Amino acid sequence: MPALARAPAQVQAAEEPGKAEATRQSILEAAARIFRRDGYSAARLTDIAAEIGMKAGSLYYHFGSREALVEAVMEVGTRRTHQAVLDALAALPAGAGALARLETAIERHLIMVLAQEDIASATIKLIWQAPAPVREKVLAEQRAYGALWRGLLEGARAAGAIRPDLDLSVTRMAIMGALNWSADWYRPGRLTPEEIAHDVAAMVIGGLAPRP
Amino acid sequence: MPALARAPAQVQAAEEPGKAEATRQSILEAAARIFRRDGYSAARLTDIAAEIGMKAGSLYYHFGSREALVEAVMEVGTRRTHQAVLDALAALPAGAGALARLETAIERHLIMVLAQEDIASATIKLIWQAPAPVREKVLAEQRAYGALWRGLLEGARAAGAIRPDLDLSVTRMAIMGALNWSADWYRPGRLTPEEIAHDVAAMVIGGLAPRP
DNA sequence: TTGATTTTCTAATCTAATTTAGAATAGACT
DNA sequence: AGTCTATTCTAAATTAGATTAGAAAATCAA
Repeated sequence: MPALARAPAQVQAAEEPGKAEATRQSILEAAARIFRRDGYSAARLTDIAAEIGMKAGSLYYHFGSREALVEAVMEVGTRRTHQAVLDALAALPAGAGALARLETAIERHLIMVLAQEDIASATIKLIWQAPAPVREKVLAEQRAYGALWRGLLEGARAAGAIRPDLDLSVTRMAIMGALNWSADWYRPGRLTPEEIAHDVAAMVIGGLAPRP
Repeated sequence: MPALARAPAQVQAAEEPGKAEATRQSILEAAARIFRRDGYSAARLTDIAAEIGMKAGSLYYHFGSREALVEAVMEVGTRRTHQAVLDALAALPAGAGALARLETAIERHLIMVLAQEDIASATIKLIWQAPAPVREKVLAEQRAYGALWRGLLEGARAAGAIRPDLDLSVTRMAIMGALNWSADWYRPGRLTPEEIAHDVAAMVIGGLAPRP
């Protein structure tokens, strides 16, 4: 009786701490790993299931479809990244300046994408690869996160910490690009995520040219 | 006798100005348009063919497979972008400084991605979506373009125009991210590609913070 | 242990697209 | 006109993978 048996999984997550919920979690992690590695089209349900010793068909007990799975991954990724940046900002001393806040957000976001957080990284990578309906939903969820960044930039400008000649939307997208593109090119190696994050933040805020 | 008839198309392009070559060209343009709009997995050969009033099967007279088509698109896109930036640099006055050269490259690259150049834009968008073998080939072709950028940055650093504390590889990737991510988010609207290009270049070189 | 329930597996089926084979069409040349 | 060649079309074959139904296995409660 799949129709009924499947019901619990469709119910709002984070319900009972039963086995189903744990499996659901590990499927999400596995899916993120495979999606991150292979991209949307090349990632097969068979691979994702195999990653945790399951068969493709079994995934359907927990998720209604491949699309539902990728959507769930991206929803979690969006939420976690947003939350991580919020936490980092909250941890700042009360009197932290606008640029310090911006710097913190840049570094934290980048570390989410670069470090072992497959879900955050996969989410970034998938945004423009996922089918349109999924993308729309995720982008809608990301609006709040975008608003956070807009606030940071506007705050900095109000404090006179940003040159007045730059368009803030363009600036925001350029920053996001510098951060998110790394989900594609980055491979662990010479530099740590922290070092990279620091350099990118320094470049965004201070520019390439040395200050006189 | 498809095997023989197909031969001319497989021969090095830019041969005879016959009809085949012209059709091949328009297929490339159409493919770029559809790939840019729908992404790699959602773009169907049927759509691409329909774009120029053809049937999917007919594409096989000109390209050996879907993969060969996307690869051809990306190869042209890579070459055109590289060439456009080279031209822009060549047009600079002989004594142009390292930062001016960098600024020019940034603006020209960005305009290629934002403006009506579907092939350049599609190429950027497809790099991380295309199947691994295609991606490898294209990335290999892009090495020369990457070297151009490395040269620009090293030149700027040697001239003392870049802060010595930044890692140049990280810097280069961050710049590429700021530029290339725009292939995904940009929609024609409020600002022209030129205005956007100018702001991004200003931000990269001068930073967000005002100069004292 | 037994029975009920949840979870996973097996073994098709379905689907949607690429790909192919051969027929049709259109031009060019004689 | 008639032939040859290049190009496109039609219609079917192939494929790869998602999806589904029902059988098995595992888990849990009594």
